[in-house]
Amino acid sequence: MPAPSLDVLASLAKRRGFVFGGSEIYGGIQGFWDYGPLGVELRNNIKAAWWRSMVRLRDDIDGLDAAIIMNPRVWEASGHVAGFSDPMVDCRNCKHRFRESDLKGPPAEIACPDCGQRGTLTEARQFNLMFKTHVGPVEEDASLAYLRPETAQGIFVNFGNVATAMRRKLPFGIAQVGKSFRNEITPGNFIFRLREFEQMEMEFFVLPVDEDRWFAYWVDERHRWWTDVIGIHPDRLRLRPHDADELSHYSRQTTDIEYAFPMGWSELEGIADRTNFDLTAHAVASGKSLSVFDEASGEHVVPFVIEPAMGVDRATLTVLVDGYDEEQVSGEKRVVLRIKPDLAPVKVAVLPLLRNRPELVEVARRLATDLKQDVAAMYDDTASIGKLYRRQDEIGTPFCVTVDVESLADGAATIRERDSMTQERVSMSAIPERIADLVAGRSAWAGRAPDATPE
RNA sequence: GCGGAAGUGGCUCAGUUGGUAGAGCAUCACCUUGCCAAGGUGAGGGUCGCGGGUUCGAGUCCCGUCUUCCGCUCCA
Repeated sequence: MPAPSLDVLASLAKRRGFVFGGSEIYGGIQGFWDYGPLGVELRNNIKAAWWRSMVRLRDDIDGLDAAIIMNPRVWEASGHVAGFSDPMVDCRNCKHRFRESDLKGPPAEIACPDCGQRGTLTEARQFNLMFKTHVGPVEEDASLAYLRPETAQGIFVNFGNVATAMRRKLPFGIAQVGKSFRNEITPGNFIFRLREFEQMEMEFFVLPVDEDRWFAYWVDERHRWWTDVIGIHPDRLRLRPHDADELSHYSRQTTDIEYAFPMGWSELEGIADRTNFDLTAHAVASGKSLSVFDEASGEHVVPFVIEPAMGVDRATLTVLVDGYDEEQVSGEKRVVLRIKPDLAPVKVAVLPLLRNRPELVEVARRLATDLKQDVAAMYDDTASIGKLYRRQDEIGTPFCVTVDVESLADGAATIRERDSMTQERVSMSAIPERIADLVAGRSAWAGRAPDATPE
């Protein structure tokens, strides 16, 4: 099925408690969104999956959590203050934009370089993408500070600390998950481009001679993560190496992992070869050495950096888009979020087949309470069984457990699987372990269609 | 920031030439049914983005403002 429109997705996200518009009751605020009860679970699961793959399962990467606000000299050294603050001029006629420094005279006096019209250029305006704030009680220049536009710099300035504390030798990496802020000129496409967003970045430090090898490795490794760990359709992913003229100021080579979003192929993650640009810049600006001793060559070298960087919000959007599915079931539309069980906000919902039978309700509630010890579980009895299943389908709950009258006699209940809608009868005492195994992928689903005749 | 379009209950929308708000879905309660969004009865929920103006009277006209969407931007 083709990807759903962002409108359809945003509507579902709001209705079911994944994503709300920021500050809605005051008319909203562009570029900021709030995650609801289900959204925060989904995001946490995505972040946990990344952290597990990048930090826990590896022995060559350490974690870090640096402050959002740093000494402003960090951003001068990194190039963000200069590179993000060029005065820009717009042409009202042809709508092209120019750096004021590229124009041959004052905007009011010259013709537009593109369309040749006079008097169509706007005044030069500052476009610094970094949010400014002040540290301390007095708003004076000396206290000026920035909200970080990327998490990477927190890693670079702590390179020496981590290397020393963890006794690291090259190659090794430092990973971080955290909020970043960019005063984007045009945020939009739901949660695709935000002004406040969360990044998951890892800086992998290597010897200069190993640069290309590790770059290729991480492009391949990150692509594999999206397909194998997150379960994204491989045919909706592609790798796109950057052309030389679109590289960032710090990068020698970059490859994007792109996803076929409803608005077209767009970047999901970028793997950038940042060379030794950042460490060198910080070493020069701070006066502190950020080199390591390479025993093989007997020299001090400034490591090169390979950086896989992705956005949590884009990952969340991707999981929702990629998992969204509609199908016809007995003439009615069924909406299903086919997302991997370990990413689902709710792993299992316990439902009594009859809600006006107190003994069934009691058994079901107790089972839900037991399940909550191990996985995200919930109880619901406010509709007919068919409707309860549909609700869970729409939020991606992989398993439902239905307690029926027979359960009272045989101590078993029915597990119903989201994607196939097939069922499996399991002893209630074994259900928590069975669900945990299914969610973790430790055992396979063995359900069969409910109308299949036993024996 | 520029150009274009739009802002009515949680969602999708209707509201005729200005007379002071409706539908479907969703939600909740009760009855009924009992394994895939059944049915019945009822309920809650909107100062029509916000501010000002014209008018006896504005969701409907005018001005301002905010926000959203589509392009330019760019990259998580």
